[in-house]
Amino acid sequence: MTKHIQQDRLAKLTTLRDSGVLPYPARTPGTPVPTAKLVAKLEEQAGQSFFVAGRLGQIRDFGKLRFSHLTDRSGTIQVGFERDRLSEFWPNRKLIEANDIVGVQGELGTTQKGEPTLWATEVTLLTKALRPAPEKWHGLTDVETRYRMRYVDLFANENVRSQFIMRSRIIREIRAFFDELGYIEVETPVLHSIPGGAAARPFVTKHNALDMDLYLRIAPELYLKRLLVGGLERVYEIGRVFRNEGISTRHNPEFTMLESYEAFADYRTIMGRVEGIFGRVCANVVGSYELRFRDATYDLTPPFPKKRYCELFAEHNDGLDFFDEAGVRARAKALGIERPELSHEKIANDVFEATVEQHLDGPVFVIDYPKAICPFAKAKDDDPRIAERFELFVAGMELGNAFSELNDPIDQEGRLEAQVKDKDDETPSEVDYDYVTALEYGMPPAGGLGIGIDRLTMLMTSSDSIRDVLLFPLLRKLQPDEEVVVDGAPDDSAS
RNA sequence: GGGGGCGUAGCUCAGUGGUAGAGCAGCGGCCUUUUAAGCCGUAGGUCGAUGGUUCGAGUCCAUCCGCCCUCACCA
Repeated sequence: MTKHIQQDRLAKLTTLRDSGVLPYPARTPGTPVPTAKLVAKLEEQAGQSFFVAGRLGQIRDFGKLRFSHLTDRSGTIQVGFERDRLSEFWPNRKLIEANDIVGVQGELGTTQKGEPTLWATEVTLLTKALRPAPEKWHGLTDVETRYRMRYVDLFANENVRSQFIMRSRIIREIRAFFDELGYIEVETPVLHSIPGGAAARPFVTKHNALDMDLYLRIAPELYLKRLLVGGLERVYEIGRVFRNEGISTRHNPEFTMLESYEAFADYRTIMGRVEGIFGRVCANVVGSYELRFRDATYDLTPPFPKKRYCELFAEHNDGLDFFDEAGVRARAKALGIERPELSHEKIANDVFEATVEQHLDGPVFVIDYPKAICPFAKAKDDDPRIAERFELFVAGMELGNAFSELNDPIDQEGRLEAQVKDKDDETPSEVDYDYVTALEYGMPPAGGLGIGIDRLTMLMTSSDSIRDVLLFPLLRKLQPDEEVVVDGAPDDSAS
């Protein structure tokens, strides 16, 4: 990496060391005051001395006076450096430049034009930056560099920073929502010996000491429902799940899932929970129920409309009955998506996805799915063909999935076995009999929910791509640089 | 995997076959109220990689690498 370091910055580093200045001191001389507090309380605090710390922006130099902006986690404030106040620092002033991280003690005031300014009386270099800042006006815009070097993106682009702060606030609101309802947050295994709870290709890994294959979880569902059996009646987990599938603006191989389970509730209860979560996030984080997303506006004011799956199916397929197998297969053929090896219901669901989902601007709860495509959902008491399940769609994007959880162990065992028998490469290859055993002990009737936190964040922050709400989206590995060796010695620095 | 686009200085970008450019950042100088500061001067390049066509390639062709969009895939 050494070859990429700017030689002039390296030279400044050396000069600083030679003049007795530590470029990477261990101690910060004081507790920094957030710059936003200084700006907010300018009038009452003017004339007082404060210590701030952060990264310097471009320096505007007037000979005996220079200005720069210092940015910290709270915001930014202008710092004024005057020769007459800085006898000790002044000779070294040109060795401190944009991108360096500094501590500044100074007197709060304004400029002639009234801008809040901390007039420095003491400047301490806290970290010398050896690479230059991105362009001051356009910032860093190259998307590949932004994703690969998110650390630069974050400090160079304020809106990126605020985007990720919003993501954190969203998750905090969700936690508060469940906590207030008496849910407890739990952590279940990420390494599964049998991947289950969803249909997706898993990542495979290996435990050496036990000499066995393990799978990164594709969903926490089956472990969370074991907790219902154990008497933890309200549980939720926010955690990473992994699916070994394609990458797109809506898909990353690892993403964050919220799952919650509530005993003595059903999917009707859960619809209210979803409205509660979305409403709370809109109110407390976004500050509006009207969301802009991909050139359209969505009104997230609860309650959300509900539409039946089979009615939507008929509506967008010339009145075709979902349960009319011959008709469905003919329709699939017309759409060019017929796959004779798949079951009637799977094909029908493919038709649904091809014809209906794109029209689901939403927000809308699609409710009452055919039971055959919902292996963990309970049928309606008055119609065994229909499962008590809903999905929430906004902008054609699936944001949540919920059902009244199947708790009949015999039914569940049959469904899992059928799934394995009917296997394609996305369904589990093995039945999780321990899960069936758990149900045999008795799982209370319950409503369960899954929400994709990344997609929720996309919607709430108007981000077109899931990569814009993931700090470090997965990218292909680059070819390693070859000329890293220094003095013939192996390069053992972290890269 | 299919289709389309992109890759030039640290950053943002021009450059359609004939001597590699600009702005910002950098370096040297002037300036005590700037905030995309200004002015004068200066330095900076394996044009993603490899091969080909050509008297001559950043530019045309092929292959490869990477990224973006899109389709396919995706409980």
